[in-house]
Amino acid sequence: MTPPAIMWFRRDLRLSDHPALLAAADSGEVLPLFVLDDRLLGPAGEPRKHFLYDCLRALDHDLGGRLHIAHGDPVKVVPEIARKLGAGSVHVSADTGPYGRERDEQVRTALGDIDFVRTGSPYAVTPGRVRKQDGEPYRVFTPFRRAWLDHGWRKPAKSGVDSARWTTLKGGRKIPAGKSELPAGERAALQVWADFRDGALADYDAGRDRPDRNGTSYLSAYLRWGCVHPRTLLADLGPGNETFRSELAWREFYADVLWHQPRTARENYDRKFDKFEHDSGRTAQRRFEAWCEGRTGYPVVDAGMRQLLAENWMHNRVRMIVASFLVKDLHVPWWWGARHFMRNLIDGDLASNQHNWQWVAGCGTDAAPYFRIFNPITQGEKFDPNGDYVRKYVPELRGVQGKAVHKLDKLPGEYPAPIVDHADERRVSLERYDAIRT
DNA sequence: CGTCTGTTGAT
DNA sequence: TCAACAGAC
Repeated sequence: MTPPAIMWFRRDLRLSDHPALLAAADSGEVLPLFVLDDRLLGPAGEPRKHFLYDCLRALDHDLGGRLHIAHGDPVKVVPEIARKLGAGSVHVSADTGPYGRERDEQVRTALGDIDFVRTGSPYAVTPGRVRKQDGEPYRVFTPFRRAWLDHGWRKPAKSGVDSARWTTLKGGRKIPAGKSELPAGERAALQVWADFRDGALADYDAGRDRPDRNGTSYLSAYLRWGCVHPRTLLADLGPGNETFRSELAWREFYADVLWHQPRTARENYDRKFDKFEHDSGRTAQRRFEAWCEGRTGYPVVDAGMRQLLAENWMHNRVRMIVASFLVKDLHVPWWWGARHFMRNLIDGDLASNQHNWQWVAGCGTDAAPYFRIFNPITQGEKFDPNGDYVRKYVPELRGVQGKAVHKLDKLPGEYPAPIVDHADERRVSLERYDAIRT
């Protein structure tokens, strides 16, 4: 029997929002499909891929082993399969991640006579919907957030999935201190959410900035792969959870920005930064490599970069610190760092990642003022006051007691000397920003 | 989602 | 000597 429809799981690997789909899949009326493209493959054995594979395995389990996994460029593969099966329609979430408006149009064109049906999106408000009075997209976060809240969203779908069918993740580690492993799938996502909601959320305002603690939600990877829908989270939030709601709003804002301007995944949102002077050549390359490998000689920076390599995840506060360091102390183009993040982060999302980098670099929407340059030492002392985070990821510094891990002149010889002087490079950055100011 | 500098007033 | 704060970048 030929499936009359294809349900293409692009990055929404959950079923609770699609109870009808489950029934349709059971009866064979729908072919659930996931397409692995080259970007999702990468070198074998990469933990990020394990997470995705585990998510797919969980989804496949929930679908009773009916998930079809194809490989290649979705723009080619999806229409091929649709034709081969004689499918009448392809259903997929709209406008997400790298597959923004442009990609969707390519797919629609390639499908020809076959219907291309959007089934929603992994956002509370589908990108492109929140507009200013004049119909233009918002360029500044705060008014966007206001309008986004006013726009509202429907309640999350009542789970139509028999919870007994959900993959039980036996042996899947709980989100522990500095989790190095995330259990995959929808059920795990909901468990992580419940843990956070009933725990760290109460102290989120201050707690989220402490990399030495478990104050963040650890939901980014689940949101990235669509294991949980943001509406499910939003529905649980109360009036006291403004900060966490804002974090979700940032995710929606950047998805909206990228949807309107796909070029900003690679280029400066603010074009006057196209003239900004970066370092290049061998020195920049060497410094970039030192940054990637976590041997810049600045403890918090190195701890963060090593956490990224070890766990394919980095605490958000530390992401800001290392990003600021790369751009403003090493004078490397933001997209070098953004690419390194995308290649290594389990939660790497094109919209959030690229635009947060642009925010740090000062060239993005609503960007940080150019003069806002993090002092990596002060940041370390402020947010890792006892040095626990640094010691955890930088073995050379394990013998250094307490907050002394942040004192550059008191570090042991086996730890790298600072590759640059922060005060000097700060001045260089300010001069270069000055040069492009209009 | 910052830092630096200078000022003030308390210790 | 230093916390707290304002203003500039």
